[in-house]
Amino acid sequence: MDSSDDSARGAPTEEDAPPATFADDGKNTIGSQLASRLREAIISGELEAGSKINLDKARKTFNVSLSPLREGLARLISDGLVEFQDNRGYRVAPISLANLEEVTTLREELEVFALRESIRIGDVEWEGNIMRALHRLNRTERDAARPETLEHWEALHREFHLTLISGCGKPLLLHFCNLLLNLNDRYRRAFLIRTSGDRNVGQEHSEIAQGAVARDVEYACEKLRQHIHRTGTNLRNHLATKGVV
Amino acid sequence: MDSSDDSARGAPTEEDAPPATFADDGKNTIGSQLASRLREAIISGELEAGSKINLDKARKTFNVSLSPLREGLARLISDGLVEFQDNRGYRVAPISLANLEEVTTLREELEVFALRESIRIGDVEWEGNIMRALHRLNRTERDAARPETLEHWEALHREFHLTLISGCGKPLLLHFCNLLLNLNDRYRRAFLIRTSGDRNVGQEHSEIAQGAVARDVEYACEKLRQHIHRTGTNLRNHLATKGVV
DNA sequence: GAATATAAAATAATCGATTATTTGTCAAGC
DNA sequence: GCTTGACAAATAATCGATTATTTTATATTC
Repeated sequence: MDSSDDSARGAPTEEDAPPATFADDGKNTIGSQLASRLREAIISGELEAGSKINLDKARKTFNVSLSPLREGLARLISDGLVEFQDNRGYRVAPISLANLEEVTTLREELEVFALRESIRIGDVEWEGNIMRALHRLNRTERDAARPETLEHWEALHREFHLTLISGCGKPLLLHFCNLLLNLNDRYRRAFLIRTSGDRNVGQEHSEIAQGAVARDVEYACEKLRQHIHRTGTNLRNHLATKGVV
Repeated sequence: MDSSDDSARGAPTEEDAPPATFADDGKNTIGSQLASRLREAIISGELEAGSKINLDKARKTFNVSLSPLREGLARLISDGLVEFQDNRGYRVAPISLANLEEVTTLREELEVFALRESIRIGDVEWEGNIMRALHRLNRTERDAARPETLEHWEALHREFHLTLISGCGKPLLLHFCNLLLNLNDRYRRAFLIRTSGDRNVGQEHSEIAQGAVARDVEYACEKLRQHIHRTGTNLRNHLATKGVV
């Protein structure tokens, strides 16, 4: 697991100013920076799913040499966002109904399990981090008319889900969940302009968070499972509408 | 996921001769070959767990340039066998009691789930592959006095477990299981010269396989879970004996 | 006219050399 | 004696050029 930019860490969020002194873990090398930029480009859909990544063009686009470009792409393979074949190069991981369903199913298994473990062994700081992430998420407006609010909301949403499971003490499990969340977020951004009318997503998040902090394992886990499942169903309908197979 | 050498494919085994014509998927580039060699070196313990990988020395050892070396190492990161930090280079993934326990726990969750899915949707060919893998495994001698038999047995053992879950139709899940098996096998090779006396591992494998082929979900899954759990316990004792924390 | 072979272009992989960063060593200051 | 800072060595990251492979275009054969 590449520890330099997994973004699967527990609490810290993207807006905390660095504590003045040593704060620059990762993000240093060109390869790292490229990985970040490409990751965002893929999740946001700027780089189309399934499309080939031409090394020469990418090299020119980003004004870098081949080495760091391959380096960055290699990390995105670990993140599940890029696929690779010998002598055929890289391509953006494709999307499909089958893939969405696998991602949803595995999230139901793994994220719920990670929440279970977090509730079992998470400490008070973990609880606090959840309350903070929840508050920030619920206080943030999500306006379909203004894309920048969507993007911001998605970042906080992702942060919330990662924080929920950040107390589980299982690095591999967190890596898997992070990867699944990467793939999931891409479907969200591409197909979820608005959530289904019969849902109150804010309340769903609140229920999960409260159950977690109250250490009510079954309640919290069931709420999270339903939350993931509903989003999966919702997304599936959108994909079907747009003719994705 | 790097599709070039995941070895998480269903049936094919390492001894099938190539069908004369086009059979060379993957393994072509120097980077790929290096990944294979390094993978084996790490799982076998030839490269010590937690040790730093010096790029210059490795470059000389393998007589290659930096590019393919980094390429190969990058793949092993995806495999969970190597860790990386910006500007600090690569190191072999460390072993620990905590890691072994996480690997075991996650195998119990994921491998069992994958078996459940395989039983649900696996086809007749999947069944046949299991019977073949089981037969080859049970017919193979495992003699502690002759290391090459150990190595061969381990390869077939791994193949058996992968075949069991190869029918699940979930590439991401298979990737996760493959990664966990990588990590697990390293503990096996390092600490399991012989299995615990009160176990009949051959019978355990047979029971799992028979349950799977008979589509008895609960029986097969429970047997597999116990099998994984016992091996975990067994390994844990060996680690503790050798003072691994 | 379809299939196959050949040549040319595009693209990916690798190399050797250079630059940047980190680590280790030793001296100076407190 | 311990910390701090400057320097040197070791190591990692990057670059630009070269080589190998795949893809595309074109010609040839049946």
